[in-house]
Amino acid sequence: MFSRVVDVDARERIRDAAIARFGREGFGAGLRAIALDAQVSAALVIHHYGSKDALRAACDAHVHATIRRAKSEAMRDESPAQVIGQLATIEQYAPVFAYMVRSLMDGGPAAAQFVDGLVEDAESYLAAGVAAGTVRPSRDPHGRARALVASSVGTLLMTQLDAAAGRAVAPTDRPGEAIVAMAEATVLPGLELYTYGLFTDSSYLDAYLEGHP
Amino acid sequence: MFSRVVDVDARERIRDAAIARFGREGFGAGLRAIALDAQVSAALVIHHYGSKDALRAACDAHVHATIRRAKSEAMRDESPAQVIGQLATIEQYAPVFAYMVRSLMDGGPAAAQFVDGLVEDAESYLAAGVAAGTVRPSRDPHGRARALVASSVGTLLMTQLDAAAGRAVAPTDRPGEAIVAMAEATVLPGLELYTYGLFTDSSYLDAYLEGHP
DNA sequence: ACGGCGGCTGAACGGGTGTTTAGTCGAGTC
DNA sequence: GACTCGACTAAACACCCGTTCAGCCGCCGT
Repeated sequence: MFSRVVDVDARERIRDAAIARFGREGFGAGLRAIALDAQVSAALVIHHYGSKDALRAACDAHVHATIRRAKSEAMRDESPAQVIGQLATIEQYAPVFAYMVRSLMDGGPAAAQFVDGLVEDAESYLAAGVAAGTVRPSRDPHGRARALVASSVGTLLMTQLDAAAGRAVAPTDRPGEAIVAMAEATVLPGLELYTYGLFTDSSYLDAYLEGHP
Repeated sequence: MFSRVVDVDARERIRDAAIARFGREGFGAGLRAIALDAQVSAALVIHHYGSKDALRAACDAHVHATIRRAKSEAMRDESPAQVIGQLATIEQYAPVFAYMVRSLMDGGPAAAQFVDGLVEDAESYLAAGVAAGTVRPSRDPHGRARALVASSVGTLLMTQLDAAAGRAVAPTDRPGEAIVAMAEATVLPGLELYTYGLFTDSSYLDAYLEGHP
């Protein structure tokens, strides 16, 4: 069945339109708007996916799979340090990225699973760094990985807030630009912190360790 | 009926009910539910506030004022290091706290203004620390303050995500518990990072400074 | 004692939502 | 050619939303 000119399955068109709309407007976006984007009736969305929730689940799954694929590709041939340079290429993943940010902001279980993946990755990178002698060991490697991911997540959210206040481009709008702007503002303080720490001596840490044997 | 037992102005009751509902369910919560909580008709909500958006603005303002008051009180008589112990008292601010988290997740301008305040505070604390010799100076004090606030914001959001995945108590549910649990899991990695940094040498930072004169 | 007024309400309005229903169309099967 | 089946749709449905309307009722100034 070769039907119309460029007719990828309407199912996929619907899913992609949903991902784009959800990413741009959040999960309150209406089915009819999504259907319009996909040049399809609202009823067909239900016909294919059963319900809006199920549609969202399908979007979650597809986004998750896309990210996993992109991540394993990126891991194959790049050192983590220069991945930043590669980030401009992310523009092609714009909708997926925006969707992920919305998902984070929404606070659903899908987002929890996503950050779990990030933490896992960070933990293994850090472990590799420790083994190579470039990263200090930690008493709580998992907690440290979580802290670093929290930094990134928080930076992302704060950039989104800046965008709401008209001070920056929104990650959900133009992910590529937002990411590089974010990086520019974040890298120097981050590197400072990560190489020298914040305090001039270890008295705070010592005091804490005193109380938690 | 000559006014009910404890009849604070219905206006306030409506505002407080709205703050609680918004905090628990997000800003999608319906006017009728809020009105029910305040033992009042939905029409009265509009009568007093004009519109749902205006009601939310009133909530924003009240929460903002409450936080400012609490913050200036906390600043008066506590050293920032032991404020953590004081945090259990926060239980009384539970609804305000939950509202703030929702506001953050919602991504509105009110939240942007709120984190601006946090960054400002952090920056002045850090400056004081630098002056006192306990905190290292930075090439970008504002950026560093933002990075630290981003850490906190990210940690908050990640705790909310854990709650959605059933692994923790939600900051929007029982703020007191959530905060101490968060602190327990976060303090050690944070202190490690802040006293020793992450890297064993300054090569990453040096490389960056090389390229950004 | 009375008029007005503001807090307050139940009911309705208009619009948007996700979903259901009944049905059309086109292609593949016997 | 008759039949089936799945993609697809327009219209309707039931519901929830924020908001409006008309009017009730107790308080207050006069």
